[in-house]
Amino acid sequence: MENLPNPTEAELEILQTLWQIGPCSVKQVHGLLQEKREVGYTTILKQLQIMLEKKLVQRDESARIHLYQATISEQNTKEKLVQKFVINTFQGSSHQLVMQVLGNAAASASELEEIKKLISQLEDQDSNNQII
Amino acid sequence: MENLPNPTEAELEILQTLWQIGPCSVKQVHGLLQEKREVGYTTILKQLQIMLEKKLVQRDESARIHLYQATISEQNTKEKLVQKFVINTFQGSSHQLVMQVLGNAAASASELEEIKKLISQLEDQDSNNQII
DNA sequence: TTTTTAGTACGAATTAATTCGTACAACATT
DNA sequence: AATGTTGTACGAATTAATTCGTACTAAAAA
Repeated sequence: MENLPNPTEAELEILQTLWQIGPCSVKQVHGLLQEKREVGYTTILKQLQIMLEKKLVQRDESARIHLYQATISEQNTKEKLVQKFVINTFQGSSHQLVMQVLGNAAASASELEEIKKLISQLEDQDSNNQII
Repeated sequence: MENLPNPTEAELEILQTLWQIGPCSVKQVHGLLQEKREVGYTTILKQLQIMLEKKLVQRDESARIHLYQATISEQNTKEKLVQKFVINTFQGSSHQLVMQVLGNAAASASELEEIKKLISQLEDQDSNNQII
Protein backbone atom coordinates (compact mmCIF):
# COMPACT_ATOMS: atom_id res chain seq x y z
CA MET A 1 0.00 0.00 0.00
CA GLU A 2 2.38 2.66 1.21
CA ASN A 3 5.89 2.91 -0.07
CA LEU A 4 6.87 6.51 -0.01
CA PRO A 5 10.30 7.94 0.71
CA ASN A 6 11.02 8.93 4.27
CA PRO A 7 10.58 12.66 4.82
CA THR A 8 13.70 14.75 5.09
CA GLU A 9 14.36 16.95 8.06
CA ALA A 10 12.63 20.02 6.66
CA GLU A 11 9.78 17.93 5.39
CA LEU A 12 9.31 16.34 8.77
CA GLU A 13 9.08 19.75 10.37
CA ILE A 14 6.22 20.59 8.04
CA LEU A 15 4.53 17.25 8.56
CA GLN A 16 4.57 17.81 12.30
CA THR A 17 2.45 20.90 11.87
CA LEU A 18 0.11 19.16 9.44
CA TRP A 19 -0.33 16.33 11.92
CA GLN A 20 -0.94 18.78 14.68
CA ILE A 21 -3.53 21.01 13.14
CA GLY A 22 -4.83 19.01 10.20
CA PRO A 23 -5.36 20.28 6.63
CA CYS A 24 -4.11 23.80 6.26
CA SER A 25 -2.87 26.45 3.90
CA VAL A 26 0.71 27.40 3.14
CA LYS A 27 0.14 30.56 5.08
CA GLN A 28 -0.85 28.68 8.21
CA VAL A 29 2.12 26.34 8.04
CA HIS A 30 4.44 29.23 7.40
CA GLY A 31 2.97 31.17 10.27
CA LEU A 32 3.62 28.40 12.73
CA LEU A 33 7.12 27.58 11.56
CA GLN A 34 7.99 31.24 11.43
CA GLU A 35 7.49 31.35 15.18
CA LYS A 36 10.33 28.90 15.59
CA ARG A 37 12.80 30.13 13.01
CA GLU A 38 13.19 32.65 10.22
CA VAL A 39 11.97 31.13 6.97
CA GLY A 40 10.54 32.53 3.76
CA TYR A 41 6.98 32.01 2.65
CA THR A 42 7.92 30.61 -0.73
CA THR A 43 10.30 28.23 0.91
CA ILE A 44 7.41 26.53 2.64
CA LEU A 45 5.31 26.73 -0.49
CA LYS A 46 8.02 25.07 -2.53
CA GLN A 47 8.55 22.39 0.09
CA LEU A 48 4.86 21.57 0.06
CA GLN A 49 4.93 21.37 -3.73
CA ILE A 50 7.86 18.99 -3.58
CA MET A 51 6.13 16.96 -0.92
CA LEU A 52 3.08 16.83 -3.15
CA GLU A 53 5.18 15.38 -5.97
CA LYS A 54 6.57 12.82 -3.57
CA LYS A 55 3.02 12.14 -2.40
CA LEU A 56 3.91 12.87 1.19
CA VAL A 57 0.97 15.26 1.19
CA GLN A 58 -2.14 15.74 -0.88
CA ARG A 59 -3.98 18.96 -1.46
CA ASP A 60 -7.41 20.29 -1.97
CA GLU A 61 -7.34 22.69 -4.91
CA SER A 62 -11.06 23.35 -5.05
CA ALA A 63 -10.62 26.76 -3.51
CA ARG A 64 -8.11 29.36 -4.55
CA ILE A 65 -6.21 28.79 -1.37
CA HIS A 66 -4.92 25.25 -1.51
CA LEU A 67 -5.20 23.12 1.58
CA TYR A 68 -2.53 20.55 2.27
CA GLN A 69 -2.73 17.48 4.43
CA ALA A 70 -0.39 14.63 5.23
CA THR A 71 -0.92 11.37 3.39
CA ILE A 72 1.22 9.40 5.80
CA SER A 73 0.37 8.80 9.42
CA GLU A 74 2.39 10.21 12.25
CA GLN A 75 2.74 6.82 13.91
CA ASN A 76 3.84 4.96 10.81
CA THR A 77 6.26 7.65 9.73
CA LYS A 78 7.94 7.83 13.09
CA GLU A 79 8.20 4.07 13.26
CA LYS A 80 10.10 4.04 10.00
CA LEU A 81 12.34 6.89 11.04
CA VAL A 82 13.14 5.19 14.31
CA GLN A 83 13.87 1.97 12.53
CA LYS A 84 16.31 3.64 10.19
CA PHE A 85 17.94 5.52 13.02
CA VAL A 86 18.38 2.37 15.06
CA ILE A 87 20.01 0.62 12.15
CA ASN A 88 22.38 3.48 11.40
CA THR A 89 23.31 4.36 14.91
CA PHE A 90 22.86 1.23 17.00
CA GLN A 91 23.33 -1.37 14.36
CA GLY A 92 19.76 -2.47 14.71
CA SER A 93 19.68 -2.86 18.47
CA SER A 94 16.67 -0.90 19.65
CA HIS A 95 17.32 -2.22 23.11
CA GLN A 96 20.62 -0.36 23.12
CA LEU A 97 18.84 2.79 22.07
CA VAL A 98 16.40 2.54 24.94
CA MET A 99 19.16 1.99 27.46
CA GLN A 100 20.98 5.02 26.06
CA VAL A 101 17.98 7.27 26.24
CA LEU A 102 16.87 6.20 29.69
CA GLY A 103 20.36 6.44 31.11
CA ASN A 104 20.75 9.83 29.63
CA ALA A 105 17.54 11.75 29.64
CA ALA A 106 16.58 12.30 33.25
CA ALA A 107 13.06 10.99 32.93
CA SER A 108 10.52 12.17 35.45
CA ALA A 109 9.08 9.75 37.97
CA SER A 110 5.73 9.70 36.22
CA GLU A 111 7.34 8.97 32.90
CA LEU A 112 9.26 6.11 34.44
CA GLU A 113 5.97 4.81 35.84
CA GLU A 114 4.42 4.92 32.42
CA ILE A 115 7.31 3.06 30.91
CA LYS A 116 7.16 0.43 33.64
CA LYS A 117 3.48 -0.04 32.96
CA LEU A 118 4.18 -0.59 29.30
CA ILE A 119 6.89 -3.10 30.11
CA SER A 120 4.48 -5.02 32.33
CA GLN A 121 2.00 -5.19 29.51
CA LEU A 122 4.68 -6.43 27.16
CA GLU A 123 5.74 -9.08 29.64
CA ASP A 124 2.15 -10.27 30.00
CA GLN A 125 1.93 -10.57 26.24
CA ASP A 126 5.20 -12.48 26.23
CA SER A 127 4.06 -15.02 28.80
CA ASN A 128 0.82 -15.48 26.89
CA ASN A 129 2.80 -16.15 23.79
CA GLN A 130 4.92 -18.67 25.58
CA ILE A 131 1.85 -20.52 26.89
CA ILE A 132 0.40 -20.70 23.43
CA MET B 1 36.51 20.80 24.89
CA GLU B 2 34.76 18.97 22.11
CA ASN B 3 32.70 20.80 19.57
CA LEU B 4 32.89 18.88 16.37
CA PRO B 5 30.16 18.44 13.77
CA ASN B 6 28.02 15.36 14.07
CA PRO B 7 29.14 12.62 11.72
CA THR B 8 27.07 12.05 8.60
CA GLU B 9 25.62 8.67 7.79
CA ALA B 10 28.61 7.42 5.82
CA GLU B 11 30.97 8.83 8.39
CA LEU B 12 29.15 7.09 11.17
CA GLU B 13 29.47 3.80 9.36
CA ILE B 14 33.22 4.27 9.29
CA LEU B 15 33.36 5.39 12.90
CA GLN B 16 31.54 2.24 13.95
CA THR B 17 34.35 0.14 12.55
CA LEU B 18 37.01 2.35 14.11
CA TRP B 19 35.29 2.04 17.48
CA GLN B 20 35.03 -1.69 17.04
CA ILE B 21 38.57 -2.55 16.09
CA GLY B 22 40.57 0.48 17.10
CA PRO B 23 43.20 2.29 15.01
CA CYS B 24 43.40 0.83 11.54
CA SER B 25 44.38 1.39 7.94
CA VAL B 26 42.15 2.41 5.08
CA LYS B 27 42.52 -1.10 3.76
CA GLN B 28 41.15 -2.61 6.94
CA VAL B 29 38.17 -0.28 7.09
CA HIS B 30 37.46 -0.85 3.45
CA GLY B 31 37.71 -4.60 3.89
CA LEU B 32 35.12 -4.63 6.62
CA LEU B 33 32.67 -2.29 4.95
CA GLN B 34 33.07 -4.11 1.68
CA GLU B 35 31.55 -7.15 3.35
CA LYS B 36 28.36 -5.22 3.88
CA ARG B 37 28.06 -3.31 0.64
CA GLU B 38 29.91 -2.58 -2.58
CA VAL B 39 32.14 0.44 -2.08
CA GLY B 40 35.36 1.65 -3.68
CA TYR B 41 38.66 1.80 -1.85
CA THR B 42 39.28 5.43 -2.66
CA THR B 43 35.82 6.27 -1.44
CA ILE B 44 36.76 5.16 2.03
CA LEU B 45 40.15 6.82 1.73
CA LYS B 46 38.55 10.11 0.77
CA GLN B 47 36.00 9.86 3.55
CA LEU B 48 38.75 9.34 6.09
CA GLN B 49 40.61 12.34 4.70
CA ILE B 50 37.49 14.46 5.02
CA MET B 51 36.92 13.17 8.51
CA LEU B 52 40.49 14.08 9.32
CA GLU B 53 39.86 17.66 8.19
CA LYS B 54 36.77 17.73 10.35
CA LYS B 55 38.84 16.26 13.18
CA LEU B 56 36.46 13.37 13.60
CA VAL B 57 39.52 11.14 13.33
CA GLN B 58 43.22 11.55 13.77
CA ARG B 59 45.93 9.58 12.04
CA ASP B 60 49.33 8.23 12.65
CA GLU B 61 51.48 9.05 9.62
CA SER B 62 54.73 7.75 11.01
CA ALA B 63 54.55 4.70 8.80
CA ARG B 64 53.79 4.65 5.11
CA ILE B 65 50.46 3.08 5.83
CA HIS B 66 48.51 5.63 7.78
CA LEU B 67 46.52 4.48 10.77
CA TYR B 68 43.27 6.21 11.60
CA GLN B 69 41.45 6.35 14.87
CA ALA B 70 38.32 8.07 16.11
CA THR B 71 38.78 11.26 18.12
CA ILE B 72 35.23 11.18 19.44
CA SER B 73 33.87 8.58 21.79
CA GLU B 74 31.18 6.17 20.80
CA GLN B 75 29.08 7.03 23.84
CA ASN B 76 29.27 10.77 23.43
CA THR B 77 28.65 10.68 19.70
CA LYS B 78 25.59 8.51 20.03
CA GLU B 79 24.24 10.69 22.80
CA LYS B 80 24.40 13.69 20.51
CA LEU B 81 22.86 11.85 17.61
CA VAL B 82 20.03 10.61 19.80
CA GLN B 83 19.46 14.08 21.12
CA LYS B 84 19.19 15.54 17.65
CA PHE B 85 16.94 12.74 16.53
CA VAL B 86 14.62 13.20 19.49
CA ILE B 87 14.33 16.89 18.79
CA ASN B 88 13.62 16.40 15.10
CA THR B 89 11.29 13.50 15.36
CA PHE B 90 9.69 13.67 18.78
CA GLN B 91 9.95 17.35 19.44
CA GLY B 92 12.34 16.75 22.26
CA SER B 93 10.34 14.14 24.12
CA SER B 94 12.70 11.23 24.68
CA HIS B 95 10.00 9.60 26.73
CA GLN B 96 7.86 9.40 23.61
CA LEU B 97 10.73 7.82 21.75
CA VAL B 98 11.12 5.13 24.38
CA MET B 99 7.43 4.35 24.35
CA GLN B 100 7.54 4.08 20.57
CA VAL B 101 10.49 1.77 20.53
CA LEU B 102 9.28 -0.48 23.31
CA GLY B 103 5.80 -0.73 21.89
CA ASN B 104 7.21 -1.54 18.54
CA ALA B 105 10.32 -3.58 18.78
CA ALA B 106 9.36 -6.88 20.39
CA ALA B 107 12.00 -6.83 23.06
CA SER B 108 13.04 -10.12 24.56
CA ALA B 109 12.20 -10.96 28.17
CA SER B 110 15.82 -10.55 29.23
CA GLU B 111 16.06 -7.18 27.57
CA LEU B 112 12.92 -6.06 29.34
CA GLU B 113 14.47 -7.25 32.60
CA GLU B 114 17.54 -5.20 31.93
CA ILE B 115 15.48 -2.12 31.19
CA LYS B 116 13.45 -2.61 34.36
CA LYS B 117 16.63 -2.85 36.35
CA LEU B 118 17.84 0.42 34.90
CA ILE B 119 14.54 2.07 35.70
CA SER B 120 14.78 0.91 39.30
CA GLN B 121 18.21 2.43 39.56
CA LEU B 122 16.94 5.67 38.13
CA GLU B 123 14.06 5.72 40.57
CA ASP B 124 16.44 5.18 43.48
CA GLN B 125 18.52 8.08 42.29
CA ASP B 126 15.41 10.19 41.98
CA SER B 127 14.28 9.50 45.52
CA ASN B 128 17.77 10.27 46.78
CA ASN B 129 17.70 13.53 44.97
CA GLN B 130 14.39 14.38 46.53
CA ILE B 131 15.70 13.63 50.01
CA ILE B 132 18.71 15.83 49.47
C1' DT C 1 -12.34 49.19 -15.04
C1' DT C 2 -8.03 49.88 -13.02
C1' DT C 3 -5.13 48.80 -9.33
C1' DT C 4 -3.71 46.47 -5.40
C1' DT C 5 -3.39 42.36 -2.79
C1' DA C 6 -2.73 37.57 -1.92
C1' DG C 7 -2.01 33.61 -3.66
C1' DT C 8 0.61 29.74 -6.80
C1' DA C 9 4.30 28.18 -10.19
C1' DC C 10 8.75 27.67 -11.37
C1' DG C 11 13.70 28.31 -12.15
C1' DA C 12 17.83 28.53 -10.17
C1' DA C 13 21.58 29.18 -6.67
C1' DT C 14 23.78 27.16 -2.79
C1' DT C 15 25.44 23.85 0.02
C1' DA C 16 26.63 19.33 1.63
C1' DA C 17 27.22 14.45 1.08
C1' DT C 18 28.89 10.80 -1.49
C1' DT C 19 31.41 8.59 -4.85
C1' DC C 20 35.24 7.43 -7.67
C1' DG C 21 38.87 8.16 -11.36
C1' DT C 22 43.42 9.62 -12.25
C1' DA C 23 47.84 11.13 -10.85
C1' DC C 24 51.58 10.67 -8.06
C1' DA C 25 54.96 8.62 -4.45
C1' DA C 26 57.40 5.11 -2.01
C1' DC C 27 58.71 0.81 -1.47
C1' DA C 28 59.59 -4.06 -3.12
C1' DT C 29 60.95 -7.23 -6.58
C1' DT C 30 63.48 -8.59 -10.54
C1' DA D 1 68.45 0.27 -12.39
C1' DA D 2 63.89 -0.93 -14.19
C1' DT D 3 59.39 -2.42 -13.24
C1' DG D 4 55.48 -3.57 -10.60
C1' DT D 5 52.79 -3.08 -6.45
C1' DT D 6 50.55 -0.69 -2.96
C1' DG D 7 49.70 3.10 -0.88
C1' DT D 8 48.05 8.50 -0.58
C1' DA D 9 46.39 13.03 -2.69
C1' DC D 10 43.25 15.46 -5.07
C1' DG D 11 39.88 17.04 -8.47
C1' DA D 12 35.58 16.56 -10.02
C1' DA D 13 30.93 14.56 -11.08
C1' DT D 14 26.57 13.46 -9.15
C1' DT D 15 22.82 13.76 -6.43
C1' DA D 16 19.74 15.55 -2.97
C1' DA D 17 18.19 19.03 0.19
C1' DT D 18 17.16 23.59 1.06
C1' DT D 19 16.27 28.15 0.09
C1' DC D 20 14.36 32.07 -2.12
C1' DG D 21 13.60 35.42 -6.04
C1' DT D 22 10.78 36.53 -9.89
C1' DA D 23 6.91 35.86 -12.77
C1' DC D 24 2.33 35.02 -13.22
C1' DT D 25 -2.85 34.71 -11.91
C1' DA D 26 -7.12 35.56 -9.78
C1' DA D 27 -9.72 37.86 -6.62
C1' DA D 28 -10.85 42.02 -4.04
C1' DA D 29 -10.91 46.90 -3.50
C1' DA D 30 -10.94 51.37 -5.21
